[in-house]
Amino acid sequence: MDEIDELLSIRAAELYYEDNKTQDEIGQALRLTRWKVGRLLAQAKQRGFIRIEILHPRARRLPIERRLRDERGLADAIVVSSAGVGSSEELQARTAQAAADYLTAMRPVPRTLGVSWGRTLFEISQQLRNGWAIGVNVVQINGGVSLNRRPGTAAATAVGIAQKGGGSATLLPSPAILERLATKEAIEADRVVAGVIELARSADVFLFSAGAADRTSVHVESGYLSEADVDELVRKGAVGDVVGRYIDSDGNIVDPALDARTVGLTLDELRRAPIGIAVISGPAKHAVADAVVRSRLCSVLVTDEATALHLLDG
Amino acid sequence: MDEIDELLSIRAAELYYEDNKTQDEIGQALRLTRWKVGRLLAQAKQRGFIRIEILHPRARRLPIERRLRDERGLADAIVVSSAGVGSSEELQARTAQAAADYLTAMRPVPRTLGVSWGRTLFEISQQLRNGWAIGVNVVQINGGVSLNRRPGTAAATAVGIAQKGGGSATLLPSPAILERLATKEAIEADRVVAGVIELARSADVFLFSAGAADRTSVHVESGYLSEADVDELVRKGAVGDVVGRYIDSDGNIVDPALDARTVGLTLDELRRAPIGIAVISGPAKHAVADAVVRSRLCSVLVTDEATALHLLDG
DNA sequence: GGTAATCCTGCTCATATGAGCATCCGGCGA
DNA sequence: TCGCCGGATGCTCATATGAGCAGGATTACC
Repeated sequence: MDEIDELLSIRAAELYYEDNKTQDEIGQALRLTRWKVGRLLAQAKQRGFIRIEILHPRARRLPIERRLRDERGLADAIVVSSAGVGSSEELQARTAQAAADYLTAMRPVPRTLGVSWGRTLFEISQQLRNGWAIGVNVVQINGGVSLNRRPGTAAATAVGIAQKGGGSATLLPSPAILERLATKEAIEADRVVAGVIELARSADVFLFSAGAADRTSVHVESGYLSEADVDELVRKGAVGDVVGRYIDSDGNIVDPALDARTVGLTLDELRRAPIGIAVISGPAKHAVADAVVRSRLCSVLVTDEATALHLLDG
Repeated sequence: MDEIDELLSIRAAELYYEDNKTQDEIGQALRLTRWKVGRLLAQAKQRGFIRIEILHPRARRLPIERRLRDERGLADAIVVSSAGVGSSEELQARTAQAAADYLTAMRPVPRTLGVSWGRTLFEISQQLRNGWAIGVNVVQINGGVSLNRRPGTAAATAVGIAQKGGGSATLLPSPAILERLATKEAIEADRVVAGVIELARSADVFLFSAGAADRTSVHVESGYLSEADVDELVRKGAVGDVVGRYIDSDGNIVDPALDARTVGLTLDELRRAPIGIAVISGPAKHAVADAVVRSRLCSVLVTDEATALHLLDG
């Protein structure tokens, strides 16, 4: 394409998209046939001179979703648009909104939903509308009830999701990570805890997020891990955690001893789930998102545009 | 429009613009009739959810051009897009390019073109292509030959425009501003100078830019004015200069004494021109652009998007 | 200079889209 | 309860657009 055609295609695009002229009118104005105008417009599109953006908090990026499904083997992918996003909080909110939308639209409606907890999950629970499901039972899939800085957000998350879905919540009454292996085994042997975990295993849908392996982690904030612990995990190759279990970029457990002291479903149990929905957004979580998808921890991914593009680049 | 329709219009827009589905297919997917889909898309457009941008250095903004013509009474307006612009140099280059394009496309081809000088004019002379006109005579309309920091740019501008247009240039051999009124009158009385000015008056098209009234002005750089002079002009209400003559926001001469010592066409002579093309871009020149348009110093304006919107806001 | 391959152009025809209009539905006053 | 009104809905029909194709121009190569 030479320069003259490039310029013509721009003039045509202006008249077509900004001035709402028909291709025929443009042809008359520029002394071209309408077919030529059509071809110029097609070329302008194809060469990327024309950008069409959908500016809305609920906008998604369907072509990227398709590529994620096809190239990364996901059962489903939801990618929210980053267009016009101001803060990372807004990105987080958009992603949580999209996750809530996805849950609401699920058919068949989930009967038993296993959930983790954290900032993302809490936001999802807030975005869900009353009546999003009819009688869904929510069960926590990992520990972490008491030690939160804002006590009760883990419980509030599960209960909120359940109430708005017209069902009840089953909490896992245990810390996330215990200091001694023996204590962890004792807790898991407890009849109530064992029952909850058993129920969790039977969930037909899991909903969880992932944390980045850095000092801002909720596990540090909650006091389950020290900053030095996290540094050590990173040194061993950790890129983040899923349901409290730290993984490397291939999705393998980084520190088996630590993992053995972590209460809740194991990653393999998560992998065997019929439907596992991971909700992961923000630049800090690119690496862990990649690990989650690569190691098939989820079958459905809800994320933002930048993270999705990162997954497709690799 | 309620929230459900808003969401549907976004989903429809995604399928239509990103996935290239037909409205009918979208209707099947979303369980709507194709007419409903059409209306949803129209609403999404109308409510501004859909933004179509043309990303190209030569892209223009036709709707803004139309408004400038209609609302500000210009014979013609060229507005270059600011989309994806990096530096103010790039904006300047785009505007100069657009001015060169406009000159090249002019019909009838100008026979005698009166030009001022400055950074913008020099850039236009560079952007013009060989053979942009057939035998155009270029004449300088204001003084300023010798005192430039880069000597000869004023001359190079006029000569370059003329040569590429297959014609010759007539330079105005005079400083821009003289220190004494008597000297200025003596120079204008000179046979050669008087002849050039007479020729300039007869030009069928004028091409000029405008300078901001600040210390970065070419008149300060060239030494015709001191920084203190400019400060004083600003104090008197100057917003910028056209062909070396400083005006206030209504287009009136700010300092008649200074103006009397300035060599070249007067503003009233400029206003009487059949076609006067002003090329003005950059945030620093919003005020002077407004003054130029308001006081009808030009009939054609070439500018950038931000400046154009500033003119329309007022 | 001749020939072939390639690209470009402008047609026919099928399809997609938008304008205008009759109809339907839900709310409201009599 | 009835009938009226305003807005939404889905039709008909005219128009706009895109795909495919045959002829013509242009270029590269011999």
